[in-house]
Amino acid sequence: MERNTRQRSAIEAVLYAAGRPLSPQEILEAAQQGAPGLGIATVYRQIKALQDAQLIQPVLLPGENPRYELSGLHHHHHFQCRQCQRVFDIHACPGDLDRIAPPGFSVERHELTLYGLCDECGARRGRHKPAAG
Amino acid sequence: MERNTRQRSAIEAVLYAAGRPLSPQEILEAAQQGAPGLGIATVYRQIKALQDAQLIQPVLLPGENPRYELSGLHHHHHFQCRQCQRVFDIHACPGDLDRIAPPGFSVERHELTLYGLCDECGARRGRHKPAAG
DNA sequence: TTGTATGCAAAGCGTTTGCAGTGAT
DNA sequence: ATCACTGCAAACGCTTTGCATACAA
Repeated sequence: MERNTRQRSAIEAVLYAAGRPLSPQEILEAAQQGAPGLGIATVYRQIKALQDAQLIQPVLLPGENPRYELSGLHHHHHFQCRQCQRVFDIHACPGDLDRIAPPGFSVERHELTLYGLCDECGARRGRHKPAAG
Repeated sequence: MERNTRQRSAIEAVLYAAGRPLSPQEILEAAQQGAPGLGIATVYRQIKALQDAQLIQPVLLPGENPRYELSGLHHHHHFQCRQCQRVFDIHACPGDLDRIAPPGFSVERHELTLYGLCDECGARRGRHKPAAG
């Protein structure tokens, strides 16, 4: 993270603006609008650099390739919409999960993912269009 | 699933005996003892066949490649040991997770993974040997 | 004997890396 | 002018697939 290139700025901007975890491919496509010709290798290299700099963190969901979001968010979980496949942050936690482990097992950390319909997809099903319609 | 081959029997036996989710590589190595020369492609093909037959189901943990376990187990979660990396079933559930989703989001399903030390690795650290020592 | 199942090797997909050229400093 | 950063393409690890052969039926 030494030189301030057009590509790097575009990638950072995309991650800051997203508000939800993005896949490398999503980052690529969004950042190409601010940095035409941007290649996927650069996206991966910047992801690695931003992780090393503690600016972003991976979001690993079961059976999914990694996504990335800003770090420094307090402890939270994720929700994946079964319709649009997008992932959202859940700023709440059931807590006290240690008790469900068998005797002899010590729990240090947990990951929770919820699945269902996001607000947009839920509305789109209830009626025929999202909120705008 | 039509012919009863030596390879298929070995793979099935391994999955039935495991008692915990196994990776394709773990299945390969264990099954090779009952079916010398067994190849990884056959393992993947049998995994697919056994899934189609509803006999096994994938266990997808965040950031991990798929493992497989017998299906028909009641709703449960998983624990991964940070020491030996093995995955164990947790036959309990915090339940009532729907309430932590934001308004407009409907929760249909959830995945929970606990991380820490399994009983063996915990004991090995506390003293110097596992239970046997 | 027939044709599914197998082993090998090549192909696919997401990610990483080598390399020569680009461009920020 | 330097040399880190970039894009391209090859390499990688895991998984899938094509193909000729082996073997259950």
